Amino acid sequence: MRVPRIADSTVARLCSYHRILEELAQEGRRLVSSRRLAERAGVTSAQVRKDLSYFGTFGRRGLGYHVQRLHEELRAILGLDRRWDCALVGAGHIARALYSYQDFRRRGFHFVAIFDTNEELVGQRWGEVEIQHVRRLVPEVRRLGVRLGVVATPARAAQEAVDLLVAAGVTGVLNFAPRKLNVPPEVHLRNVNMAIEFESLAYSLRAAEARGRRRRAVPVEE
Amino acid sequence: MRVPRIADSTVARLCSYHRILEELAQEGRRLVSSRRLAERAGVTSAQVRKDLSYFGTFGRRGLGYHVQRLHEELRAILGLDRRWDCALVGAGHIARALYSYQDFRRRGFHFVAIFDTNEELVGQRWGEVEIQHVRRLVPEVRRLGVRLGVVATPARAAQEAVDLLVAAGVTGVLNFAPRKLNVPPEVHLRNVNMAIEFESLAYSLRAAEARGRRRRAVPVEE
DNA sequence: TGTTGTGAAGGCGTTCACAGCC
DNA sequence: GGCTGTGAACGCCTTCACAACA
Repeated sequence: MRVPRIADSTVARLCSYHRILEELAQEGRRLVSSRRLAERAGVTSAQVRKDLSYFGTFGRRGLGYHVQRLHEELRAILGLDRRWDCALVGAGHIARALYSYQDFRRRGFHFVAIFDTNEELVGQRWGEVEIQHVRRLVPEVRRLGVRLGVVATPARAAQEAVDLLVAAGVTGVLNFAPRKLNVPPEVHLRNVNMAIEFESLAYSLRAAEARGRRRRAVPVEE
Repeated sequence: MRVPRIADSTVARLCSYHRILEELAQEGRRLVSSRRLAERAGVTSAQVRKDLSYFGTFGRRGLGYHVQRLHEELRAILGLDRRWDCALVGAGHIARALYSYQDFRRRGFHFVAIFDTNEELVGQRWGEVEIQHVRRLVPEVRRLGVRLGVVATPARAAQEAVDLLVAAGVTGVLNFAPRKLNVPPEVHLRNVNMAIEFESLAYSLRAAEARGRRRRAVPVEE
């Protein structure tokens, strides 16, 4: 399979195509055009075709794409045709939300270990998983062969958490703490910062207001 | 104040500069160069200067930026110099995580109303806020003058939730449900999809593995 | 006629590099 | 010497537009 280096934005769109194809299959559709797919994803049809073309040719001219086949192709391209075991560090509200999010499990992401430093949480069970003390992280993550770690600790504990994960051999880390983390270059790090989402929206709203005021104050002719 | 149309990525960086300046102020620093700021943010110094230049000239050649002053400038630019009341639709785990995230409150985001359709949740209190039935959404959001809505419902309920928020007069919506939402053009919509973060990371890990295998199979000379 | 696949063109964000100022 | 502010160059992602095919 082709494994090109592609933009983050492209991967994000592929994920949404993958989800839409799942829905289309449930609706009983056999074929879909790039135009239809684009409409549901909120992008242009040329964008859909270009995105797919990085990985091969999946459509048939004049007809479109076979829903089931394209769904499976994308599943394999995105690496969702297998199980991804994850270790969760921090057992607070964000961790709980991630753990409970059914969508993940359906796509192959399983939280198989949870760690915290709070002695009151250690020993509690979330479903089949018992929360363990962070002391146990390295041996447990090694034993389970987990390669994907999720940091959901307070900011001050995040660097230590990721250091332990790396020491235990994970190769990918998703960071939900609002702090820049240092990892060796071979480890893939992705940051998710929900505060930035709120702040970006605040900027847009404030900017729109300011522009509105300005337009009213100095009306444009025409 | 200048209110240019800038890229999303620029706003995200401004948010991180803002946070870093807060830390620098706490550390007691008076001045900071674009190079230092850039290092802590994980970008280039030219990027920092360019980002700031969209809004004015804040530095002094040969010296750098005044930490406290730049912090306040960014605070105003990002619209964080005031209170943002938010309405939360859906009172599940994601909502609970957002509600509990202290960082938001410190930056002026307050959840002043929470809605759900689950009768068992209605009437419960989170801090000072009582969960109300979604039936009460429009009058309550109107009464409180809330302009920022957060959709944290299951996917199937998300469009209805956002329709109610829009009917009640919100001008900005943050959507945590994995579903494309339709809103009128004057309403600002931002989507946050945590599944995409996991899937993007899975792509990177799988791609790195595939490239690794390939490199070992066909070793490069040198 | 309808639709894909893809080089070429376009647009936009980032980086460069240096004049200008401390 | 140190550092900012910024036009110009660069590179990358998106859009265009059309040949190829059903």
